[in-house]
Amino acid sequence: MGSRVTIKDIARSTGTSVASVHRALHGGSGVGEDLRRRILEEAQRSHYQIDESASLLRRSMIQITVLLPKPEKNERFYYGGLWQGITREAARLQKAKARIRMIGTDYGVDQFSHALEKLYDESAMMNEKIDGLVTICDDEESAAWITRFIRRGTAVALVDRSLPINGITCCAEVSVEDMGKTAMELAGLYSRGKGTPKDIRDGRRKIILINSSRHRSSTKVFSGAARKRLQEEWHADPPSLVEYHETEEARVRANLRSMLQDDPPEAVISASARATFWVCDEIARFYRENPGRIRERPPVIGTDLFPEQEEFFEDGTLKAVIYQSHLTSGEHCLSHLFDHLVGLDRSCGTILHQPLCIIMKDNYRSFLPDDLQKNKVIS
Amino acid sequence: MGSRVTIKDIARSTGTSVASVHRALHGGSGVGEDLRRRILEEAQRSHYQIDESASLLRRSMIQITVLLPKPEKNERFYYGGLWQGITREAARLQKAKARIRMIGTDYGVDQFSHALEKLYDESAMMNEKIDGLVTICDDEESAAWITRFIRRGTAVALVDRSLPINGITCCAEVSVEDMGKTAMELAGLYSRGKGTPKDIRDGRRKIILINSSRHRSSTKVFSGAARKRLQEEWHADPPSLVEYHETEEARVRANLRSMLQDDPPEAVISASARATFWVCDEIARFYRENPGRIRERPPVIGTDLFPEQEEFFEDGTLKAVIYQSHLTSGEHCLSHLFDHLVGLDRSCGTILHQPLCIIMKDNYRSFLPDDLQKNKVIS
DNA sequence: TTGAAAGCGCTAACAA
DNA sequence: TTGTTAGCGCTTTCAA
Repeated sequence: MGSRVTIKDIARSTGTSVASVHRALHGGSGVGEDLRRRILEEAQRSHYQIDESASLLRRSMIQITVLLPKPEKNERFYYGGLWQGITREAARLQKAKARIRMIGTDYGVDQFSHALEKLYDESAMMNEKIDGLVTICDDEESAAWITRFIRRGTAVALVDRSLPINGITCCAEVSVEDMGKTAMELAGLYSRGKGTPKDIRDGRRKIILINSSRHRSSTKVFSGAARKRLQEEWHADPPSLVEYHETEEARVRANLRSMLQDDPPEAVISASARATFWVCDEIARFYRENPGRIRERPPVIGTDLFPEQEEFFEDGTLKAVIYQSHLTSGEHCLSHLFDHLVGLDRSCGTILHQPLCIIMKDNYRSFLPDDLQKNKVIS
Repeated sequence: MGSRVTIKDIARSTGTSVASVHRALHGGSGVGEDLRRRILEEAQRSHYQIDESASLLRRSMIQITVLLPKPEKNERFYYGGLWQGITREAARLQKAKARIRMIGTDYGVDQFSHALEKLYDESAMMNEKIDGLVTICDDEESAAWITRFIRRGTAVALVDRSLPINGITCCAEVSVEDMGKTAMELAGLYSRGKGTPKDIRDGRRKIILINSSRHRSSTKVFSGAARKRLQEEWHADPPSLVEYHETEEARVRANLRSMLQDDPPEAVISASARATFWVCDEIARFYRENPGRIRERPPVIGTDLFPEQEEFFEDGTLKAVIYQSHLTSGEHCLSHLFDHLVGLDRSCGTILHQPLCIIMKDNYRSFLPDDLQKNKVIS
């Protein structure tokens, strides 16, 4: 085995020069159509594989921009972890002659297209090339801007389940349907354990689902799956599922508080990271203020993973979270995008399936990216 | 930023040649003590970092051997996934001038030291150098052979929680204590949901724990954690925990069957991959043969992830498994070992903490390494 | 013990 | 459109 095929070999056997082989292998501009075909055929035939280290050695820096909401305020729950994963991978890629520019924008998810527009215009004006872009896309306007980037030759990776866009390099994804099913399964487990027979026949069997805003496609999928699971599994006398859409914080909190006061639900499911925080915080507070009613406390099933959850796991407010691995999503996207830019494979539309994790009190810590936790050195 | 420090720079500023710098940086044989010190100081001072791609380009192939039990018979449940993860990473490393030799030995975990002995003797006889070794270590004899490998200059990575060995490069690990706690939490959830008030006050509240063989240190940790959790959480009237040690298949099955017949337990926890299969298979069979008694069926909480589980998740026998990410353990070990061999950092004893996952019916698929599942291409 | 020099396979600049 | 050539930073061989 030993020696692999090099561009030199291909140049020799097609009777041309290494430069032409190189050009044919990369995009192909500047080579005759005929020669190019012959070279590509020979490369295929001889199982040519690029030697990435050699390529790296001489190549100019690859410019990758990461554009995501700043992990602050309401965006901190979800984007905090995402940024962490990306930061970790970025550190690795620094060594590989990549320049990763990380831009945390003040535009939230809802006006994100403005951030894309701004980046597009700026880089056009400064005449700087962006080889790769890691970002999110949750609405049509953003999709339009991303398409512009792609047309201009930028490879794009999306870190989130999102709109399908033509020519995207890769995107990370988990099954939202499985998230909905799993959330309901957990709600069932924790609530059935609690209810006394009296409560159960009391008419106030009600499960609350706090979902994301109505216009996201994933919102409907989550609630449909949860609803279906509820009917399938709760054979007799299923509780009713009451759905709210996360609007603003104050309303979610006020709603919840009045329910706890008058008509405590059997369980609360939150389908978004921020609402998970609001719900836990509100419930924890309510039963601190009304310790006598603690036996009514509904179990909370949340979404995503963020540091503030630890407290709620500890005091028993939060029972489980459905975690879509956003920490590794960012890592995988960046890494895949880089490999794509470096390698010869220019395939598009790769879906990076992320595992769907269930996190409870006792395995919470093992998911933290904390340096105290990871890669500790013994002896 | 731009240009980094190279060995050339160091050679210039210490007034010597690149060759000496190289020698000083790697082990240092063949350089005068004085010169070596000056070079290392200068490297430190100027924050020299090796350029791995340049290093790779010229270097001879790195030889890494993976030695693990063949994923067959009883070993297939655990080692099947491990091999898969390693195979995946190996494919990636092929491109980076590594030769990964994968040896599936017929020696099982219990006589694994013989496999190590054989490898050691063979490679000594053939006079071939093994730069890195990925393997397991669960007993003193194996530890002794591994120490010999290390002394001979082989870097060793262990894919499993195991005995502490001096000079090991890295090992993958999850918290067995958290595994035990989580298993009991799940057993509680699924059994409390099932029991009618009558059953609950019936005296036959019993949870079965089928653990690994007694001499493994992790065995004790798992059962201790489970027991503690049982007492803490089951405030009133906790069921008793009956522990069996997985010996051979036939006995586990026979024991279980007679229990199902005479005195069905409230839940069954299995702490090993193979026992999980035996238990599920036996329980599924029993209630196929005795469909009338299905309401007595105890929920099973298993360990690890393997393809045969799908069936048991579907038919409701298996409720949840505690999964120690052995798929990524192998990947991470191999990858870390390679980086270690390639880079200049020769730190030892890195623990690669793996997340502890809870897998249920609805997120089972998202953990499968299946090509149908991972990196699917759209459009 | 030290140094000089020839590449590793590829990229990019330049020349034809 | 095509070919020639000079390195990238490092490892390795050979000679001093």
